[in-house]
Amino acid sequence: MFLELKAQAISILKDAIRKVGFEIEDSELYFETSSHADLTSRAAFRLASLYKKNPKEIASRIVSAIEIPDGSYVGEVNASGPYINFRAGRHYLNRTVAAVLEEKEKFGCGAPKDRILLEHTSANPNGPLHVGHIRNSILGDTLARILKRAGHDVEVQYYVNDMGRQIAVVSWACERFELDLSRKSDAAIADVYIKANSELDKNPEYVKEIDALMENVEVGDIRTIERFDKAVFMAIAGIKETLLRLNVVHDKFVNESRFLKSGAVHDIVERIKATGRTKTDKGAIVVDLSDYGFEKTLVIQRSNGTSLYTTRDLAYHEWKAGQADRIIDVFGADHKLISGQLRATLNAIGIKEPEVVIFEFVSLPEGSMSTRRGQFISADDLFDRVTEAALEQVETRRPETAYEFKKQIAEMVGMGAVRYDIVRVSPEKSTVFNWKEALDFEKQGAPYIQYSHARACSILEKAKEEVTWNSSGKIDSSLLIEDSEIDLVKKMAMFDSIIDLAARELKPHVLAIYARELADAFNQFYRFVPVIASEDEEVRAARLALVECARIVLANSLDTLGIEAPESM
RNA sequence: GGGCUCGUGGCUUAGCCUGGAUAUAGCGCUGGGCUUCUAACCCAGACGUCGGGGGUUCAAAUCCCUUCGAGCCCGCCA
Repeated sequence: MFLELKAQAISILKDAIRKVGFEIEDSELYFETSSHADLTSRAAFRLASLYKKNPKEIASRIVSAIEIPDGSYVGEVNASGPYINFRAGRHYLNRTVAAVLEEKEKFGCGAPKDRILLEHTSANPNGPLHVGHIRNSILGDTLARILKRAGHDVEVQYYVNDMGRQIAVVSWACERFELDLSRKSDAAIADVYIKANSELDKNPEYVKEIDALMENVEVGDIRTIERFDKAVFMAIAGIKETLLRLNVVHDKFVNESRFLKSGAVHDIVERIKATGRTKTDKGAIVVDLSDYGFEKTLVIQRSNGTSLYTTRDLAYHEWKAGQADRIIDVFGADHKLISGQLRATLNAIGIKEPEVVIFEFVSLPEGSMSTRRGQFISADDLFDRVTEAALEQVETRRPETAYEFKKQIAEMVGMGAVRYDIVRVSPEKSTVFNWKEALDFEKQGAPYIQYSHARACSILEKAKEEVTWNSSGKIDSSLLIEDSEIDLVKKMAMFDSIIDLAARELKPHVLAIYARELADAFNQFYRFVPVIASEDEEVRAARLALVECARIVLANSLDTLGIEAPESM
């Protein structure tokens, strides 16, 4: 809705500027949202420097030339100093309410767009997901949901490292130490992986055994491959369980090894060689990317002839490039350099490059997390404690409800809090994990938004019982005239532009902030405007429709954030 | 040592790319509000050298330079 309001404002402003004899590019209209109006233009500043005149004067001249066509979403335009302020009118508000009621869960969806292949999480199968990994999962999954709602055809993939050095260590560890099968499978893998690493540190001669395993896999030794697969399967099974609980969905899990088996890795090495930018360095093949600004060469084949993660990743990206219009990868900050080199190499051989979304690290007060050293907080551990804390809250707030209900709400609230807490901060900020903050539900986070949704549901439920109300009957939304009603409608109308912005800039946190502001607007309306107790039947119907709208947009926002929307809590 | 990212009230954080109207919000703090649709709520208040210094500009949290602090990277690991 807001996008249409803006389009109309642009057209009205351009006409007026032309009429007073100025010329300006569309990109110089300088539209922005501000607290002074629904939409503001700073075009007068630009015209002032172009025509050497006073911006205030220009603004007032333009405003006096403004003509608002009948039926426009723009209600009024005025100048405030050099600013040209646009206020949305009744048509806009009425149309927004009607659109939400018509489109329901589809409200805010964009027109069909191109196909995107998005990769996220892709953690090594050497243990359970930890709180650092889930920043990747939550960012990636929310991004996928936003892109889908924006209209893109999105496929999400998890790239499984099933043959690297770390997996060789895992496989070696599984032979050497006994797996504790009473534990979750990924946790059992981590246990032996950690033991193996300390063993390897103590006795470096074991490294030869790891090298041998990797060479066996590279040449296709069945027995070694089976051993790798078994370990990878156990870790991935556990990881999938964790992701399921987080409400994170992947369409495909793609194994690295398939690109070796298919010959794609060999082929891509040949193609890179053909560019003439490779040379041999102590028996290894390296790529010179200095013209792309990389001082260090990139190794794509070890001196013993085996491939590296990077080589297989190049083949993977070639494969992905053939299946979609855009490729998006969500990677941790440690991949900044390597992803730059990957893009440069792909570019050098004429393959579509991925767009890389980087997020900074989540560390512990005692330092950065490491599966290898056993220094991490597992996602499962966080989920258990957070839902446990949520259960305590439900028990004190809703003591009369059944245990099953409490459990269910605690899961929704706890997991929602985890997702919201992570997605609300921009990815370029590094953070330190803190139990006290992670378990705090008092702040305005997911539960606040979920609570608003439950409140809306509760009003609608009560309306069905207590008053005659036909939810599909005609309503007159012109009766919504209170400030808090108008603010709420305007906030709902912003949803499409927020989705558009978040999708265009690949920034999920703007949606998180929006959802909180929407809940805010609803709570203020709830506080100041009686719905069921409205004396006038027409007004009550209009307000009930507004509550239904708020419920829908809150639910859509939560859904796009991957957070459950409880009807009661 | 070199590269990238971050630095905004006591804590967490938006805005920075694309410079403009009193710098966003939450937690915490102070005070107020449940005989009315769920108080996981609402209202009011205090708290700011936008890390420091220079520069560009009519105008800088935003752009440029410099400096300090934190994180990440600089493997024939992933």
